[in-house]
Amino acid sequence: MTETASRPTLEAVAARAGVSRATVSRVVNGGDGVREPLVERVRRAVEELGYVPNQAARSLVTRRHDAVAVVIAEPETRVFADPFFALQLRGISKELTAHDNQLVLLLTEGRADHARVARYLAGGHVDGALVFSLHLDDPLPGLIQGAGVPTVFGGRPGWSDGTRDVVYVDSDNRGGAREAVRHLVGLGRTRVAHLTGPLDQTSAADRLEGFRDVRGDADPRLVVESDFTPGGGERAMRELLDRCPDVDAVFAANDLTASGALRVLREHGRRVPEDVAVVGFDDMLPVAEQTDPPLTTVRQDIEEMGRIMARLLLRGLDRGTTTTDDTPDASPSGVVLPTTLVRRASA
Amino acid sequence: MTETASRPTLEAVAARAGVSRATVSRVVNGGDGVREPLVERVRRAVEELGYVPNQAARSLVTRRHDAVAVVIAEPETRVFADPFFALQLRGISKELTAHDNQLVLLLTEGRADHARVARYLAGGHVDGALVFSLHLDDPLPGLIQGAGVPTVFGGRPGWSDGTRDVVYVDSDNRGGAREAVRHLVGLGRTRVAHLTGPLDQTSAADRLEGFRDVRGDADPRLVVESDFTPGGGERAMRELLDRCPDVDAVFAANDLTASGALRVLREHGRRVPEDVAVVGFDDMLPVAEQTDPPLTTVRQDIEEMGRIMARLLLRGLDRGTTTTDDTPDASPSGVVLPTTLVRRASA
DNA sequence: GACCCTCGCGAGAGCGCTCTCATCCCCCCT
DNA sequence: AGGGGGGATGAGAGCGCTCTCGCGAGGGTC
Repeated sequence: MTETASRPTLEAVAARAGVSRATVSRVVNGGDGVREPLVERVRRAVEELGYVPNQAARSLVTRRHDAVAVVIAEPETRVFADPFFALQLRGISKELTAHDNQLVLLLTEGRADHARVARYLAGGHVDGALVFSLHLDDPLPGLIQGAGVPTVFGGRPGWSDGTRDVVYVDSDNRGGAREAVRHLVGLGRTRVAHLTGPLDQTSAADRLEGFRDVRGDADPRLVVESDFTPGGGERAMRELLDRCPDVDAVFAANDLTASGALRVLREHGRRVPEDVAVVGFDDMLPVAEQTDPPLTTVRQDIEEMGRIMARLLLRGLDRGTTTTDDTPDASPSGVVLPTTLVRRASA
Repeated sequence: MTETASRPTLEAVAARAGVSRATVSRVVNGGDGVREPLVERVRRAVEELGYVPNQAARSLVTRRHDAVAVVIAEPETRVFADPFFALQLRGISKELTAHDNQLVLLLTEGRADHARVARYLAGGHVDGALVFSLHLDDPLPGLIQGAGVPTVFGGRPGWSDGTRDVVYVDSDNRGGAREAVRHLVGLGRTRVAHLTGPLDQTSAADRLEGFRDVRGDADPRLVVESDFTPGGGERAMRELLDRCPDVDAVFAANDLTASGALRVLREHGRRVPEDVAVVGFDDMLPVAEQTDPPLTTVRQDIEEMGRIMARLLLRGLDRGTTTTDDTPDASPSGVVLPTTLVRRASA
């Protein structure tokens, strides 16, 4: 029998403690400007009554919600096939929790949902938004900026017309890719190929850039477009082997692609890493450690990324109210997190 | 420059449409009992002003939030290494969205967070909760029931003292396990082993039960306890090979465990499925399809599970207010979803 | 010792909405 | 044609909280 009896209100606590509502409110919100004995008395009353503030009533007047929306645009199932978002969410959750904020999760499924999300954000239900938009042509970021809600993006938004400041957090995809390719080169490999991700995603585009930074002069046939999936990796690897049978190193845009490539390599009797060295990207644990041989890859600290996104948003919330914070010394609009090369057996 | 100008209120819409607040409210909430021309006029005013109801004000009086908490207790990192929750969340999100409910995500990290979650739920910030508790000794479910919030559990809660009705949704772990083992037996295998999951989780315990249903009389050495991880699978498989070198079939409690077992089998020169047939559980795509050979496994529809959980909760919310709904014809307290065997190459 | 300033506390107004009532109008029934 | 009923609309209270003010008490200064 769960009590339908209504929860105690501020009023009730005030009555019990023999003080005014205002004083209880002060104590509940930090207790500044209230003398110790009173604070104590109120605390006890709160305790005894099991009082919990009514967030709706509070929000109504403060216009604060202590809630942040996390928007994950998920055009593809792939997104959910890897633990990327889960880790990111964990980081976000930790940071939010530490600052007493709630996490409202908004998953979008196609265009129809965009309007819904935009309306929700515009409705002022949350204090800010953390948005993951992976595609260059995604209209969502624009809509969200239009909603006038402080926002931090996860991953560099492809869309950047320069007219607005965009705050984002991203891994150093380009630098990581460079490191991966340099490692391959350092191994003495001369025919280094790259299996890209879908190039309409900034992460994939940036990794390709990194590859080009080191091997800009490479045979263009050594770059094969793929799609971040194992199946795509297989296809791309087949094509690569077909085009350039003499390839001796492969930098795959992510671990899943690498796993597909590995399979095809084995199938073709190429030894890894002896004949062909392979490096992945992400360090997706269940994949990278399970491949045969275990994958050398570029690790990014995904959880930390989430944490920093949340931190940035919360910090922005504290000072300004809008995204376009125009203090000249405003925090950098893009935070890029370092990556590290994890050496296993494949390269 | 995002407008700090306050959003239009009901009052403003009423003024513009030349009607009373009450009428606008009626229109906004469905328009019943308002004549067509008026409805039209109000709709237009809403449109022109870009009015969005203030949820806080609304909740304050209705005591409804149109929000549901999803609580994921995450004692282990493992939980996040597989896409299980992501899929579940997706299903939940879809259903919630379809009913205009928001999803508040509560991730817990250890005991300290339990109190936080309990307080939050007790605080009446959400209308109900969807809870994933995986461990037998988890105190969270109890706390949550204490909070007096309508709740649906994901997975059969180990804890069940029988004093309360518990609504939960689960896969047919036991039946799926039976099917897997029968498949192995049907292949003519006689020395069928089981690598269990952590037995303090009901899913693992249920799968073991399923195994026993078919092979209750099996040599006890054929059951090796493991932990749902690839590493654990390797260890368990080694031990199994050590104990029973003549084993000719393995039912692993999940795909990750199977992948570890597969590796050890290969290492020991056993051919799969010729020498040893292997079946997993979960049909975790990035894993099950990537193993060598591809894994025969038991699939559960995880997304559907999430959807059903949400549906159950929402339905309960509509009629009663408490968990302990005492209508005699109440919906079943446990919904068990079917599983299907997916045949690939490993068995 | 009188003055002023400060600090602690209480009173009261309202945040934007819903919902109950009372009112009013129109239509139907006799 | 008059009365009654019912449905459509408006008025107003109040949900639980915060926050501004004002008042009173205490301490410092000369």
